[in-house]
Amino acid sequence: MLKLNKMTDYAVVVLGQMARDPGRVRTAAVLSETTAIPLPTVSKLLKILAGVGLVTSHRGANGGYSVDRTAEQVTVADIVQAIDGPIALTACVDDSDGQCEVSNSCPISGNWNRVNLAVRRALEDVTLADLLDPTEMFPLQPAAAGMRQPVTADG
Amino acid sequence: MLKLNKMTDYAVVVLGQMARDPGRVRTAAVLSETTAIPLPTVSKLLKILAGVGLVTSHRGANGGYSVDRTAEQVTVADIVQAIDGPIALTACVDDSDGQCEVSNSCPISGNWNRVNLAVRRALEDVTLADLLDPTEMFPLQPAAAGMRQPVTADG
DNA sequence: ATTAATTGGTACGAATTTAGTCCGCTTTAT
DNA sequence: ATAAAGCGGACTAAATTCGTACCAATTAAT
Repeated sequence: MLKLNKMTDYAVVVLGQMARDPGRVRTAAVLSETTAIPLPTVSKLLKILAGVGLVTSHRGANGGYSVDRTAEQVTVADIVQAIDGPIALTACVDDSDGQCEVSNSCPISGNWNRVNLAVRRALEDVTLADLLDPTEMFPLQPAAAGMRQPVTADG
Repeated sequence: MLKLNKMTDYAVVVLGQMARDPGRVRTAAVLSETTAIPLPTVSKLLKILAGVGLVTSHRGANGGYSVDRTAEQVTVADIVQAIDGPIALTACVDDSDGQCEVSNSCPISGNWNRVNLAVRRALEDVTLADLLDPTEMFPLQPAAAGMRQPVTADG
């Protein structure tokens, strides 16, 4: 459910890598090697991240990307919104009439915002630093150490 | 981002409809008419919801579906998990090795659970009743009344 | 000024996921 | 027995996303 894009995960990895020394300018190629993510994908990602200001781009020779913020200042919500668009779980989007066709039996409408807001708050509460810091690990379940795949069919 | 399936939204509509009088048995066909959602889709939905126990199925003639819980007792997390699977934003799923290929540069691993947990808590905090209750409406933005589509290209 | 390095933007194909439908089987009331 | 309804699975088609490639714009070094 609600599973976020692979791209968003990549973005976290790349940003996490960059956040290790803020201010340093690295090319997309270098970051690709460091993270083992294909160069075109890293390149695409960084373009987007630069577009929303999460990283700063430096064009031309000796150019590259650098981060302006520390890992504490970047929330998961920032990253998700950058890659995946605005936080909106809504599905009341039917065609384009402005009114969904089940609106007469659907007294929900605006209240989805309640959900949206709750999720956004949750994501804003977790920073990139939280994801990177191993000491932040807290006991979720005893078997948490080995569970990496959440829902794959392969299992 | 994180946009949930149309199916999940449908499920909310159907469950919301059913929760108006708990215990009443309705056929999928009736619910299809009431909600204006295509019968096969409603049917599929109810199968899933019955599978996880959110509704009770009654087979045979005069059969149908009924809800056992009140709207207050059903959380958005319940519905989302029923339709969309477990709440896991993780994307560290690469192939099936158990270790993603960027694991050496990815100190994140288990900490995604932090995000997962935060989101799940957020969704558990909102009940179906909250979505149905118009008095629950709270002033998000002045223009909130007219905003139904969050992110469609059509706009 | 020229050249090389690097980002920026767009467009495209493939793969994956999701939505929605259909059909045959099982169960139950009449 | 018959009809009504859910059950289960498979299947198709559509939408979305992933990843790649290409070319234009820009800047630093020479």
